[in-house]
Amino acid sequence: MEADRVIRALSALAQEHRLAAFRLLVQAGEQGVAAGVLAEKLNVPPSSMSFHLGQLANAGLVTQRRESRSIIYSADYAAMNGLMGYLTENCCGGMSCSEDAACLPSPQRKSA
Amino acid sequence: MEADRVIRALSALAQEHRLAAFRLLVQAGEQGVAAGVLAEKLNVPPSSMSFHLGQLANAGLVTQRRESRSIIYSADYAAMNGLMGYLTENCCGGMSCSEDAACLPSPQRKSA
DNA sequence: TCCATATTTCGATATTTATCGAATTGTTGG
DNA sequence: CCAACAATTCGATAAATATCGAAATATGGA
Repeated sequence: MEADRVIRALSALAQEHRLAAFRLLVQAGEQGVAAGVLAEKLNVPPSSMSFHLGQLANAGLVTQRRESRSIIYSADYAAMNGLMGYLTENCCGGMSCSEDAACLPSPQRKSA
Repeated sequence: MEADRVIRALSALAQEHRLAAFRLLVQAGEQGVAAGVLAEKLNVPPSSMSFHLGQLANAGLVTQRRESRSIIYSADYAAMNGLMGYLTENCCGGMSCSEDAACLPSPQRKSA
């Protein structure tokens, strides 16, 4: 992941509502969450929520799909892994934990 | 690490010059780097560099100490670990790699 | 003490970001 | 086709952030 992308990802997460939204999306897994549901849960007006989701999407941290009337957002685990990888490599003294510990690509929380 | 602190840390890193500065500080290790050296390396005027270093310090990501005329900044590995831990726990599906892989607390880059 | 060095603080300005109501676009069911 | 629902785009405004020269503060040496 190149520096420019990393900065966009960090900027995207560096905001109260967006961090909260992304956390919810991570919890929700592949299934995702509709924009309106996020707005309601976070107590943010729809237009504002849309703005924030746009930022997350622009940073590549979430994907969106239409499902009937709703637009469902999902966390992009690969992008998050990319970010974590960059931080680990460049901002953590080069210690890497990416080999055996990656962001789960789906909500299948394993036994542990 | 609580959400408010996390957001300040993310905001601090979400900026070209600050991310670059922090990377240099991580590379430099405990020894640290003087403010002026950072300014020169990053090609940023001293007052601007000072502003950015202030942001990093406010976020708790760097510490500073005076050494003669210079002020030396160092990366705070513990803070970075805290951030990584939060992201891993809350934004990565709960997968944790913090047990055996932490940010190195000093520049002692090991054999590998 | 006086001067040069290293950095920060101040102040003014430009840019970016956040907020949110109103209007618009797309979708479904009747 | 029309009414309702879901979400986004638009537009205007408020707030936070970035930039950087000039002035101020601290340090060390002559």
